[in-house]
Amino acid sequence: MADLFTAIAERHRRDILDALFEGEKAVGALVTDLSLAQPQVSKHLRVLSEVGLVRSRADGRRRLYSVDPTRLAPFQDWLAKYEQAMSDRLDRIDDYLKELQRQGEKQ
Amino acid sequence: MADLFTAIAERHRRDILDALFEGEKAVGALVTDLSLAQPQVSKHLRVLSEVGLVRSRADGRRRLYSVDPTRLAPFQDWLAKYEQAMSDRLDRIDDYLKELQRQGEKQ
DNA sequence: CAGACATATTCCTCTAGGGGAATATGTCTG
DNA sequence: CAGACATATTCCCCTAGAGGAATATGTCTG
Repeated sequence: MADLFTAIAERHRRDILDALFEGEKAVGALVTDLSLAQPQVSKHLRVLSEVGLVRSRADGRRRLYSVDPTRLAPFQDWLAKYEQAMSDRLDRIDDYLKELQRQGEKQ
Repeated sequence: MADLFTAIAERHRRDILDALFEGEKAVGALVTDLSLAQPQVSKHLRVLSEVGLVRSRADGRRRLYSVDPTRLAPFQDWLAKYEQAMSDRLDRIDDYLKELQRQGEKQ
């Protein structure tokens, strides 16, 4: 249901990803680290796992969650498209500045 | 109000950015290109401009919109943290595939 | 097996925000 | 200035989804 973009649109979910980036963590650890209610953490983890950004494994009565950063690839791809445009634009600005400099030197 | 991440969470808004990526366009052009209703296009453009992803200039009775790719920097910053981990993991997968290949060659 | 503990799920409420239709604002042409 | 055109805004409806409270599920320890 949720896609990658809406999954990372939520502040709390990005916080969870950031927290998990430090390493595998249990739900309870996230609850205390981020001072969120346990059900909401579980719900956010569900959304994140639906888009594959997060994976879990059982450890006794706990569940350890970890980030799968490779699932950010679509986002990275999306961004890459614009990065090209950005560098092109900066290049043109650079060219323009050089041209101005050349003009200045002539006088 | 809206932040960058929620701004791009909307499919239509990403479509608009993609369309503007080809170059400066008037609202009407977006309306026909994306076959969306004019008011919705204007509303989405408003959100995009509120977060600075898009800029407009007047041209007679039209308004020409363009993408400001420099405003994508926060995305790059956010992603940068995960990119290292992403490439590390891809490297490991690569190593694994090479290892498999080596195993295969032995036989 | 009876609890205690860890997590997931459900139910409810409430608000943000997307879409449609109508209208307002602004700008051009005769 | 009267219209036509281009865009922005408003109003209304409706749904998605976030949070809280309660509860269900699953797992450990005695």
